[in-house]
Amino acid sequence: MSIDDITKNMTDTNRPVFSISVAAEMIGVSVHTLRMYEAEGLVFPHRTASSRRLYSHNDLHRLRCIRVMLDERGLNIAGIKAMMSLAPCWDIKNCALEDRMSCPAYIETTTPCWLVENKPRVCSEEECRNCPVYMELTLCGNMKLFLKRHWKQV
DNA sequence: ATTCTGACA
DNA sequence: TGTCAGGA
Repeated sequence: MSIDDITKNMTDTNRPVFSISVAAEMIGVSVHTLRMYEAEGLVFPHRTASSRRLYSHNDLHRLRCIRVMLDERGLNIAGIKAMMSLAPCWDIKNCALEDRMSCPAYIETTTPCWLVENKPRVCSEEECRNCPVYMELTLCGNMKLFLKRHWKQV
């Protein structure tokens, strides 16, 4: 299964469905904690017109993975972000050489690309929540598996 | 009734 | 991370 296939499948589960209280209940954390994860840039749920958060199935999966990293793998928030910042976004997005050389995300090692400012058009024009770089990093912190899939070596 | 942002014993 | 304020 290619990155494109995975991305396509995930789009279906990317719709806004759960309120923050329901999401918190399902994940087993407080609504406050959920807002904190968002403030840290680990996940960004949809927002209603009145700015209410609505979590998708993907968001829920992502949050479960975050809990695994936090509870079972000895990572803290900073560690999770550092790991996520290692995703080869330039390759996944087929970023032009001159673009990547001027992109902060290409150099950054502690901030995931979706939290970086001043990115080239290929990225600044797309909603990060719909970007494969963001959506793919939901594999429970298994960066190695993520890279294997990316390089199609599974 | 619920959620939002910001603040802090 | 919990909780309270003051709105929406």
